Amino acid sequence: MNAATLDVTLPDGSVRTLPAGSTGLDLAQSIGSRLAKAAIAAMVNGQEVDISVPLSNGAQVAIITADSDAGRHVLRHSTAHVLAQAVLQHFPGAKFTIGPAIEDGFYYDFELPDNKTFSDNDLEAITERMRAIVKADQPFVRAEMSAAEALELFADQPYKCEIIERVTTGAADGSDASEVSGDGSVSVYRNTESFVDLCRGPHVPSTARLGHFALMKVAGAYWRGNEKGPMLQRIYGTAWESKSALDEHITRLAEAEKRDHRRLATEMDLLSFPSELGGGLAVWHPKGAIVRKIMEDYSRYRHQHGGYQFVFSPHIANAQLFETSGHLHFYKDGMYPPMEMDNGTYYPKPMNCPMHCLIFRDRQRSYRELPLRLFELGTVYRYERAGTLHGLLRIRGFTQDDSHIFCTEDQMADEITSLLDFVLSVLRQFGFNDFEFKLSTRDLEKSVGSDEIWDKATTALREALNRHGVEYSVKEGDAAFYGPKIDIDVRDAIGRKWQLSTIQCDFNLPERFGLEYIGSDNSRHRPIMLHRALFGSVERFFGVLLEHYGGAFPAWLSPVQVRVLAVTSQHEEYAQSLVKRLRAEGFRVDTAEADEQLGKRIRSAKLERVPFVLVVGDDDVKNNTVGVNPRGGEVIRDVQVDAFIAQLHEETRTETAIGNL
RNA sequence: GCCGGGUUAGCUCAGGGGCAGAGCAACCGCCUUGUAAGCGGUAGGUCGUGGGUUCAAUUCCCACACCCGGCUCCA
Repeated sequence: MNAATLDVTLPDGSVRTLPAGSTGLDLAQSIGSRLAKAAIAAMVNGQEVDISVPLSNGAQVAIITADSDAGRHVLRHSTAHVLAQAVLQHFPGAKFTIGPAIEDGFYYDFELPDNKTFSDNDLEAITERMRAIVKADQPFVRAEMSAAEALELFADQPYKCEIIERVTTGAADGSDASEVSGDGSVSVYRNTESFVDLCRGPHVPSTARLGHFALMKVAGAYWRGNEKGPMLQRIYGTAWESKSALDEHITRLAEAEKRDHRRLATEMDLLSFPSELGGGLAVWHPKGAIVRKIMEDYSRYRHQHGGYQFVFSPHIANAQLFETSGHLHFYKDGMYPPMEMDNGTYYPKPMNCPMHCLIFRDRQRSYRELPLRLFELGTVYRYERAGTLHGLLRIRGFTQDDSHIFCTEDQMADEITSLLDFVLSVLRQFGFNDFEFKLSTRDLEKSVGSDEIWDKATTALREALNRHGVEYSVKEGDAAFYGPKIDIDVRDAIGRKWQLSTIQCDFNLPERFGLEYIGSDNSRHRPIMLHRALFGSVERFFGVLLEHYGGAFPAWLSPVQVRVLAVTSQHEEYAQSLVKRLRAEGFRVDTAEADEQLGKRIRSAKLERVPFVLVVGDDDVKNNTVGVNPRGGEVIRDVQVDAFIAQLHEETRTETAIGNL
């Protein structure tokens, strides 16, 4: 190279020589005009920068295009700036705060003058202003400056000043990441004479590169997520690289909406939340209850075969118990209020663990009994704050598939390993195959137990994950005060993540309850307690399943597995005999009388997502056959009844084993 | 708990200071049907609850309950 040129290395390892002073855009141009058109930013030596930044000699450079994750991130962040400019136009005197890109979109938080809030009409007007800004082809012009200069620039924007001050005092953290980089420098991006925003960048070169966006919803949000801080007004939006990508996203949202478990629960007559019952409390209708029962039966079956012992415990307990467990100290806000009785104060239980500790403690325990695995489908009540309730996913009365395992320190690692096996095998049965693991470690601010035990437990959890050879993320300081844990997220059929199972170590309750066992050394030792929920809550898991399958439960779970339809009333008798026969085989079968046309009855069955519709007419009566119309499959005529029954047994085979309990 | 929005027939939703509306579902009748909506009729409502304003409130105002979208929370 010489002074007039520079060399850069591309992601494929090739080196390109460009005139000195060339920018990312020049590079893209030199590679191809299509790339140049798609380029919106550059990755230079691992740092995202504007496409207009001159490249340095020897740099590693990748062009960021709009249709990549990084590219969409940039254009979403840029769209957030456009939103801010539009809002400041629409509400003169508004204060703007932060506006990051998020999954599928962006948001921006504002404090509006006179405590105003956004209305739907405002969203339309703001969208119009945004379109005008996009059309105006405003450049994003970066400038770097000292904190003092920035403070002057944003003198009438207190939230921006607060962020700048946090940079200068080194207090900036992840929540500031979209606005400023962590290195103490301050940069701004100016679109027009009057609109400039604090930002680390990078941004698209001009607002004309944006435009495939939609403002989605308004919401309140606390400044810095602090409940005691001011309530800001947030606008959420989504933005994409093309019209078609935006449309696809909107379609995906509509699809997700159709799977909403609350909608399906009503449509399918599974359960309801009568308001007279109170918030967050559900009643299960027969069709929902049968699915739930099958889930629970399966869970019991697996636990029975997994070395667990079943226990039961009451729904309320004397306050003394929760004094001992510490719940009244640590968890009182989450508990239903007490009932004053003539012999003391009673609380509905928010957890089952104290009860299980009492069972352990009831008599002297030997190391030979460990690990002792207690299991209960235990119904608990938690006073969730009103605004947090959400269908079955956040509810006030629910049933945990709760087990508590008492073991020695030395057994911990093996026990956790086999627990992971157990959990994953059950989740797979329910149709989940995509898992993510999170290890939460000690929060030094609030935790009980010695360094030694925390290390040992955390190592045991880590080891179990390693033995499974699975990837996991570590959430530092995210553990409960009583011990580290593994949380398992599953991905559902349309890619959404749900946190279900959890495996938690507990050093606190054994201490509080004074749990002990006699070791092989004939002296007393304190057991480790493991909390393990697999479904998490039966209700929540049911809700997730419902969304996962979009209501089309696999045959073994379906409330109605087979519907028999007579073509005309002359075939009713045959239909009834089939119903009887299939019921005798253990299947859930019903029929719809021929007082509506066949097409209509089939349609109803399909809408109810019945896995198999059997249509029977003259030919079938004569030949002892059925016409099989499977959900999502092709109709097959003239199937021998015995053959269909065999097929149905096969279809539900692994699961019917639980019928033998 | 906080910020918005909402609650009208079983469901989905329209309406709006003066007799309460549609589609689907339900019920009744006709049709006797071979693989996703046959035809006709009937019934269905304290417009979430309580208070207020008004000659008059389902409609406007206030409170409460419940729901929805977020925030916070989920030991």
